[in-house]
Amino acid sequence: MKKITEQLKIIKKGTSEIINQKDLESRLKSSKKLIIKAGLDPTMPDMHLGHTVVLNKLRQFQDLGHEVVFLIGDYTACIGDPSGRDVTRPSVDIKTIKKNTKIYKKEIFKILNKDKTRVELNSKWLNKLSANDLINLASSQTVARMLERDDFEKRYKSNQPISIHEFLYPLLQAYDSVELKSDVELGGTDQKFNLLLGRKLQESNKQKPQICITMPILEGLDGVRKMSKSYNNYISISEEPADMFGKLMSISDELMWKYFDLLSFKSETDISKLKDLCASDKLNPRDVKIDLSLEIVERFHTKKIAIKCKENFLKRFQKKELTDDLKEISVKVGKKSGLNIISLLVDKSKILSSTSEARRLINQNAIKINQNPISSLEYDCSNYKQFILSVGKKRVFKITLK
RNA sequence: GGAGGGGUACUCAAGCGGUCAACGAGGGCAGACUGUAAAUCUGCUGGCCCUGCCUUCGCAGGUUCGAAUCCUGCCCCCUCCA
Repeated sequence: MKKITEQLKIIKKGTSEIINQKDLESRLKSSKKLIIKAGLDPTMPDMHLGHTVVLNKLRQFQDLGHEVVFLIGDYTACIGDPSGRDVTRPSVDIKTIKKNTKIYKKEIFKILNKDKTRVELNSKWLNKLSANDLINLASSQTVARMLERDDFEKRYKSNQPISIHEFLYPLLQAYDSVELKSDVELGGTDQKFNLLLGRKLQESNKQKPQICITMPILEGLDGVRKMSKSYNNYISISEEPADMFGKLMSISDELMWKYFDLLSFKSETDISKLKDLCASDKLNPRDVKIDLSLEIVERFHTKKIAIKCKENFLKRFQKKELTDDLKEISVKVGKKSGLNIISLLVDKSKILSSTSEARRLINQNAIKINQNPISSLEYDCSNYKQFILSVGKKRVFKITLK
């Protein structure tokens, strides 16, 4: 194991808060393997870059030789974490949860070391809690404390509904810590309350209270709200490489720096150097963003693929040329009647979902065949057997008629 | 249990008998420009057999030539009192 100071330096990098650091130091000094807990509710069918902020930190603990427990909140997913929310989460049915759990179990190993990770499902113990146990748990917290939470307070003050079961969520998450006897729990800053409650509950169960480490929340592509599938501002870690690259390139120059801080494995000094160079116009932020995109795409795919993405990106958007990674669609067409452009876009290829949308795009000069804009709603495309169909700048297809 | 307020398109939020497919903002999409799918500017943003027609304003009925707007019942949410 590395020296304590070195360990600390690695652990502290990028964190928002550590409660409390002295305790952490002394536990590291004991040179015991610490139990590091971090959890995720399987509410969505895939993980996104926001989740990897915590996963990256877990990975660092793992590399330092500690025992990492990845907790899948398959039970708590049914309740729905109210953290940072302004509305009650919709409940997720068991079938979906099971499916998602399976996916998560696989996806986390894009970051974590499979051989060194213990995966636990909290249904294992939460399913066994009796009403009595639950009431007991609930008695450890007061309503006033709950309403102190920022998210609940906001909802309460703005007359938004808060269901009782939402109060139970943090208690159950905290109980997980008791069950796992965790030394450290990681989470986003929005998890602070839940993490701290874990300490309380451990103490009342005669355990040493866990150390809570919070990580900053990663903003989504809009640069404003947290990255989340429900805001549709996310980059999934199982995203197609070209899309991943493109989405990363679409973030604003300002947001790019946050992504560097939370996602890049570059050192802090390297990042601030890049920042300075851009600020003094010695470096084009576009090129820096390309480097970031390369790094991230490589992490979830390969270096070769990442470079290909970059080439295609430049070709497509800088030189406005066609790339060779077009999606191919073959369309069956009758001999007699020809093929109307709208029918192709909507019925045959399902690229667009309504005729109205197709008409709009045509009127906006956004539909091109072999690079030539289509201006007529009645355009007949059956003159070529194969052609390139562009829908805006981002969607380009190779169409083959059969 | 009593009194009051409210449910409008992806979201927030106007409208309170006709000019409402519904102001405005955000988001999304597209175009221009560019150093990039940054920034900025402009347009579009329910559906369709598209100069017109059809369906939408919590749900179900009703009044009216005509309703998101009025009435009745139901469902849901919030506040205050108990």
